[in-house]
Amino acid sequence: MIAFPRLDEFDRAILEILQRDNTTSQRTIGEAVNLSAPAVQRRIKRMTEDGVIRANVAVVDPSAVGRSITIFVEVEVISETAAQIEEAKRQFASTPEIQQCYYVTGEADFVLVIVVASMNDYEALTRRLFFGNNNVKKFRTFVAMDRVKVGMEVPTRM
Amino acid sequence: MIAFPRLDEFDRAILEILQRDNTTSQRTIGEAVNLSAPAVQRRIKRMTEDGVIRANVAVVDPSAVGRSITIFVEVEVISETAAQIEEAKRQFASTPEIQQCYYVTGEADFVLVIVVASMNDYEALTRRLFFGNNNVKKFRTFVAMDRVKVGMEVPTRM
DNA sequence: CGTGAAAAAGCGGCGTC
DNA sequence: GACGCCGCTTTTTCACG
Repeated sequence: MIAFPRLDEFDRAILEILQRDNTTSQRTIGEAVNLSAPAVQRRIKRMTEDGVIRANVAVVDPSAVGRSITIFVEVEVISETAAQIEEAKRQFASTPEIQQCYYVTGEADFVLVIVVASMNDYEALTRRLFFGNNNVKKFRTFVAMDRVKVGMEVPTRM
Repeated sequence: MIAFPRLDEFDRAILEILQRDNTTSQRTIGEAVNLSAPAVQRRIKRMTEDGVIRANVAVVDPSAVGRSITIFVEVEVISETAAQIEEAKRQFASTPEIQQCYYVTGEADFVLVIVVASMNDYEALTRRLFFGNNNVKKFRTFVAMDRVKVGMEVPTRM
């Protein structure tokens, strides 16, 4: 866990803009936050070096590249020993179709966000991941009909 | 639902680069895909207009801005008329703490990914979003203990 | 931090295939 | 239709006060 240098109000204002649209010119940002363009540029550079800004990416519509189905899965495991949880984490993390994986408290143990091209693919995946794993008690599937608001997509495989 | 125009190999190669780093210059992209810079520019412009590229954003580390709690919420609504669903979508999409929102099939109607600074913030949010909305039947909360795999970080609210 | 100049990138027109 | 080439404009970048 890295401790980040403090961000002042200028930094936060800049980040807020860049998270909406990182093609915004430094001059425009400068006007919005009352700073000169080079000052904005220096702050962006510093935050990038510090890892506050982790990447600059284009968000691509998955349906445009043939990965149109997003699925949420809650997974409940039978035994929650440290070793088994670690093993599950490792497996989920290394599965390409699993875009996001969180270990959670509550009625489930894991929440997965999966992106696949077809329900056939998803079915094959469940066979491999869940039915083929004797520590999975049950899982619930939610198929996304509409991506109302999406985070950054994981670079979609083309 | 829009049918996207076909993407050829050039388009895919360009997207692959932009998803990793959209600050890559058109000239560099052109060299990588064997195209002139203006050709690359035209393709990017077209894909942006067509909605293939949905946004260009900076990816910010949430822990750098003090929003480190990730929470999953399943929301079940009472009445699922088109108007009410649209209204819910609008509200979720416009709430900054809601990082991702999907309208899903299954036992729930919406799945939300929320990022907040504290559980107090989350409680306030639930009050506003769920208890203050008489069309919400119930919601289930899952707090992330470990981000095993994150798609990419998040338009984080500051 | 801001100013201003130099370098680079983005952008548009035009001719060609 | 899309390509590449060539200028013009905007943006980025850096030295200096």
